[in-house]
Amino acid sequence: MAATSRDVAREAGVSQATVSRVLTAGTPVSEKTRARVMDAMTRIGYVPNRAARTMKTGRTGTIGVVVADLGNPFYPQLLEALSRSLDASDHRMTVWVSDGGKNQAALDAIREGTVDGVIFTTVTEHSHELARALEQRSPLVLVNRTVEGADCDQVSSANRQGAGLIADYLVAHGRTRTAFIGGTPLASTTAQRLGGFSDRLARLGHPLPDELVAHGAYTHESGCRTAARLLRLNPDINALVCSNDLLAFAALDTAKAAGIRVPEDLWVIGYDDIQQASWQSLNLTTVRQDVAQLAAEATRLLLARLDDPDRPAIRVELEPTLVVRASSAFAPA
Amino acid sequence: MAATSRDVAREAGVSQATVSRVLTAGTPVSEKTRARVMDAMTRIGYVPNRAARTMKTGRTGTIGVVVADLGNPFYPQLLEALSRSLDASDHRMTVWVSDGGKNQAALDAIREGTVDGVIFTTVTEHSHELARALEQRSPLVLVNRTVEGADCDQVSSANRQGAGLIADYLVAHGRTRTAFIGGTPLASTTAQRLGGFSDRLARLGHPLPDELVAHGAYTHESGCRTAARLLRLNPDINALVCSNDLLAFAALDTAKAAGIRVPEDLWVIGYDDIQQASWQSLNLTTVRQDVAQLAAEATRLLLARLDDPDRPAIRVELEPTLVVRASSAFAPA
DNA sequence: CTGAAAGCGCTTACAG
DNA sequence: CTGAAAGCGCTTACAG
Repeated sequence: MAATSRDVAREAGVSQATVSRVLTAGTPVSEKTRARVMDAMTRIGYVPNRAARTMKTGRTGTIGVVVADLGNPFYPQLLEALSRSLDASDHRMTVWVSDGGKNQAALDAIREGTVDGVIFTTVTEHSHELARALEQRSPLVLVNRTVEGADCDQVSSANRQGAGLIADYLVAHGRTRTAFIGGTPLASTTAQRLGGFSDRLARLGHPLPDELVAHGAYTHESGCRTAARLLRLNPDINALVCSNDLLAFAALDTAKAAGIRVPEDLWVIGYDDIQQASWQSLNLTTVRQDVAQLAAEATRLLLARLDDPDRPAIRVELEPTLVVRASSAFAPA
Repeated sequence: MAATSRDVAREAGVSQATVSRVLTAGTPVSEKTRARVMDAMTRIGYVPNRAARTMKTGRTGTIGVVVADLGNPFYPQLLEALSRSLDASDHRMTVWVSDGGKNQAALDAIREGTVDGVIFTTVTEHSHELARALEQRSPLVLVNRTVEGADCDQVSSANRQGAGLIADYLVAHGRTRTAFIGGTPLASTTAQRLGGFSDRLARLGHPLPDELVAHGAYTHESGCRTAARLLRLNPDINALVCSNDLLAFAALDTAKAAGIRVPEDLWVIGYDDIQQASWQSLNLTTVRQDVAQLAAEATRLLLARLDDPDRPAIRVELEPTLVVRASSAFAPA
């Protein structure tokens, strides 16, 4: 049905090998031949077959991306950025939406030659699959969530530092009765943001008591429940720090439902600066991550590894910035 | 590096063909042989090579999905649902995030054998590429946005009907000074929702004047500008109907910024019922689409077409429902 | 610069 | 039930 390089060869009056050479940059072909072949190609509408090419070259030109949850708008934004940077380097993107179980599917895809490598956005600590994949030296990079000590390329926001900015900001404005709402502590983002926040608070003389730290799922609903419980048990807290914007929106909703005024009675701070954070109805103070750069670095590192499997693993941390909006007050310190 | 079926054959003491047969369901292999081969496979960690399989079978096991914009949470939800239904039928998903130009990339992928077929979520009218792809009988299905008269499988919400529900609801509660904010009229969703709304209004005796219909981009920012202009030029309108939830959130923001009370002064209605619509801070009356079913139907139709390229094209419309929340008042009529 | 040929790793008639 | 062999459509040494 579809035309092959052999059809083009016949049409152009050259050998099949010459057709192939015309397609491969940097191969010597005379201008006259090249023109004749190109002409024949467009005439019969030839498109080279990927599978055949993959068999010879060992490269699929496709990269896998694993995402846990598209319900948190941060991930669609990251996915879109990854799509852009992969596209810029002429790669296709195969996506797995994980809810946990699909990490293995992505790793299998490397072994069966469906993708050249995988970008994990939502890996958790103690991942068995990850450990096995690293043993097999599968080309992969962790972005956003990272794993301490894992021997692979990793890219993330400098989460401890970003959370430190929040602590500085709150203390500078006397909002020291704080609580923290996180997702699972197995996610490095929550672990590092909580750690950075709590450490900095302690250094500033306002240690964060354990009972003012709560963990839940990364959903609006769970965030609402967690916030409600914290606020009920600790009616005196005046700032709620959340490990991401999605949870912070839930905190805003909960405060509103409880008749707690934001920012007068309570400041709410998120992390990520997703698009919704700047909407008038939400208007969230948060820490911005540069998603485009996160994606660009992840792509760059993975492609570099494909070219050189033996290069040393690199850990990239991007500088976060505090973005002050109406869920808190005053300019940043 | 990676083990091949030949390696397995050597290990198991059988021919390479027998190894292949063990992998192919419904091929006669004796139990004893099968066991020996399976054993050898796990021993050397064999995974069949996809590209080789694709060359022989002509099937990649991968479906392409084209999405225009992950900034509208409806699309991540649809993408997640598609991921689920494709996964259930044992297919991988390659994603193109389009901003317009990537439709062709997805169609090329069919021709070069990277994907077996493509699901378009955001096709617009008068798409040249689509027309050419249909001529070449490329296996594809349109979901969400459709094209009148295109000879391919299509799945969408019954948009005219859904928008009619809104008109009924508004008129039943005396909110008849209405305006409409849409995205591009080249998107069937906007065209059909506007059409269904306006027709039903007219039939109920409250025709919608042209100057109360505005089109813009499908972004929060554009929605804000459009809503602000409409509300400034027509301070007497008491209901704003938007062609999707994203635009409705923008309308809510704009009303809030202008000191217009919702729902006392103005009702705001969206379409899609994305997750955010039920958040307390947004709390949007809207028309629900069943995203999971949208995805399931699209997947079913595409896979059916791959099995039988000559089956007649089908048009599926899913029943929408009105969901009343705090951006309007009273129970539905 | 170009052609003839090998081979990537599978599936699947064709014999037996 | 099993093996030997052809072939899917390319890329790339090897000659010339």
